[in-house]
Amino acid sequence: MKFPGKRLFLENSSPLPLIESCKSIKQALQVHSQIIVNGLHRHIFSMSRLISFFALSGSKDGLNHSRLLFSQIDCPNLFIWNTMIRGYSRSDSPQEALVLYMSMIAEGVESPNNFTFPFLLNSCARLSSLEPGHEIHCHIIKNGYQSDLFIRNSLIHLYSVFGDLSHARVVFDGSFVRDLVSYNTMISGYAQDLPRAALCLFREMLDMDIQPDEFTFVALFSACSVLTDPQIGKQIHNLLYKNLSSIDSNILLKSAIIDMYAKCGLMKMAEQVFSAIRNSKSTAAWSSMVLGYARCGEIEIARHLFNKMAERDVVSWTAMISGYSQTGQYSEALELFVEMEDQGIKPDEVTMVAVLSACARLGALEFGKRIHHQYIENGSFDQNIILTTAIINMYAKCGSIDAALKIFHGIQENRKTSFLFNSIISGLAQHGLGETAIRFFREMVSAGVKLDEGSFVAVLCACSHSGLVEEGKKLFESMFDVYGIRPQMEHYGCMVDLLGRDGRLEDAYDLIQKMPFEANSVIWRALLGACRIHGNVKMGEIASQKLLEVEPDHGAHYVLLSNMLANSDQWDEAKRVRKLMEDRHIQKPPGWSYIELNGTIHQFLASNKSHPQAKEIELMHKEMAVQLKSVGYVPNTAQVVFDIDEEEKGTVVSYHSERLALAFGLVNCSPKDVIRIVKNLRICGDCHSVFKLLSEIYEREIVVRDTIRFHHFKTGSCSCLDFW
DNA sequence: ATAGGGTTAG
Repeated sequence: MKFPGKRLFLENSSPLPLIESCKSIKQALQVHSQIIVNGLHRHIFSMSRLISFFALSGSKDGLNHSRLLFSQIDCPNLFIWNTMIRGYSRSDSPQEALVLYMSMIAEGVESPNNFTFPFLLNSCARLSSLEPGHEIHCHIIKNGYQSDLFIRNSLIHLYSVFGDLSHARVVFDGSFVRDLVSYNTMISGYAQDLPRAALCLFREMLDMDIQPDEFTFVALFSACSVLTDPQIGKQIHNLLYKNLSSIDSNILLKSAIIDMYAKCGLMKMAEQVFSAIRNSKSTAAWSSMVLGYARCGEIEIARHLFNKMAERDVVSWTAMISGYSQTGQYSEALELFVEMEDQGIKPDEVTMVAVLSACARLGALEFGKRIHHQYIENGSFDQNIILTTAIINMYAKCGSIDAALKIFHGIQENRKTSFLFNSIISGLAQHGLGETAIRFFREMVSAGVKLDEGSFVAVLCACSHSGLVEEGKKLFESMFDVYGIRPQMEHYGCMVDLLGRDGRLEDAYDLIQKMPFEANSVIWRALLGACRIHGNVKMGEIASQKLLEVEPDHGAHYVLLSNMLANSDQWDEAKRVRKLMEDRHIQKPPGWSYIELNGTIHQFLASNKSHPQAKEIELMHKEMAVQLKSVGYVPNTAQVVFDIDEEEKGTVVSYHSERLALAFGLVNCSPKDVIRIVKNLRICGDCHSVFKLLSEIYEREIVVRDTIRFHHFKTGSCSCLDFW
């Protein structure tokens, strides 16, 4: 390509206007060569113009080229140093800005000025540690620039980025002059973590007669999104209308409003704003709509919008994936993630969190492991405690508590959050490792990590799964007395479970009576479970009746009640309950089990033989029966209440979904592999005995996750020690 | 030549 302005390079003429009019790096390179040809490369002013162009071009090549030119200058002036620092502050390697700054000081020719520090602080704000930022702050004071408004505003930004809002506020409050930018920066800093403080500061800003602009409103809507308070959101929206003459209502602002309404679940309002911009391809606004609809349960509308998007970025894909994940459609979430990978879109931390959460809920260990190894272990992600928590949660919920613990122990003490502790404690609880769970709980307390409702749910669960009655009672009492956390329904549920399993049914019932709220189905189900274990039919019937009142549409409750009656030989009553169920057209919820093989999830429904490998599975199933018979096993059909003969009952039990999944696992997994099964209901008593026997017969380790906990079957026994 | 913005999350 010929550059049009060649004739400008006459003797004594300056190439400056040309550099300014360059539209591309390529053109600028041509100008550069012309400068050299004309001997102007010793001309410091031309060179500094050229360096600026390349350094601020926004491209990596441009920046590298400017560095090359920079290194050829003997004694760069402050403007050139500043320009280089500014270039790196926006690049992929902001730490390079600090390196340059240090060498500038080391050379001792130039000292930093009021322009240097905002660029440097911008670089610091993009590093992974606040430490360099602190050092630069010291330099600012040493050089006497602490009252410069631009520098103060950059400092507020720096501290907010690292979540140190109190420090940001100290800088804000210590400024003699505060302008619109000071307020906007501070309000944006507050928006995500302290939304109420953001609104307060906005009020203060109005009192000080500082007119808000579109940036202010974007931050305010972001705060309202966090608050999910539609009242306040609407108020701010009205205020925006009043100020509209002075405010540029751009697409970013509209996106923030859409996001606010979507987060508040007001999809009609969101739709109104969205209709004005739906033809533009604002991916943020579309993504907010997608997530908004998904969260309202309108997953099909969400998917429809997602499909119609002109362009999808990571955020859009993540919105749809977490939409599936948050509405319980975990397989769909993973499927969409694979599609995203196929399209060559790189997931980010947030995508990983959504995908790992779906893996955890499904018990998809292989899938979760792949994500961990492929993206996170050799990955480019920052050390992010939310992501680490998601990984630990995935391993724990998928039955690999050892892997979870190993990662947990590798985390620095000061990075351990409540979420992290709660997650590992509930993982330990699910595995029946009550003592260890309590140890972690104590560690959490002594480390000064804040306890919350979730911490107590986790630790009380751990007590109940391990039969630690006295510890559980003490912890429950200390909850409010020591930690000031008022027990909620979930905590009472744990206690009912804890007392009930221990056979203290009267105590459990008393606790339900004394609770400050009406018991929900979870509580009655816990009591009923305990009644079944301890054979207390009378209280069991009370619990069942209550269950039918609270949730009359839930088939499982009818089954539980009729089981209970049948077990105490009240066959007529049992039949009556069955009849009631039929009359109300209530279906028994289907039992299913998952097993993962090579990253694919295979689902088995009870008595369903439609799997592609049905023949092999059936053969293995027969073989299992023969083996069981040879060790003298007799089916326990206590939990089958159908009015059928004994032999048939045995057949029904033997086709439970977990058995089919196990047969599939024995056919397909290599002998050293652990067979991992996830069930949507509690494992039945007979299957539990059978799995113990088969773990010995086939010398296999089998892990079953049911709705309550994990069962590790090995050499003829189960980790739950039959306490479940 | 300098400062501030929206979307995803356990």
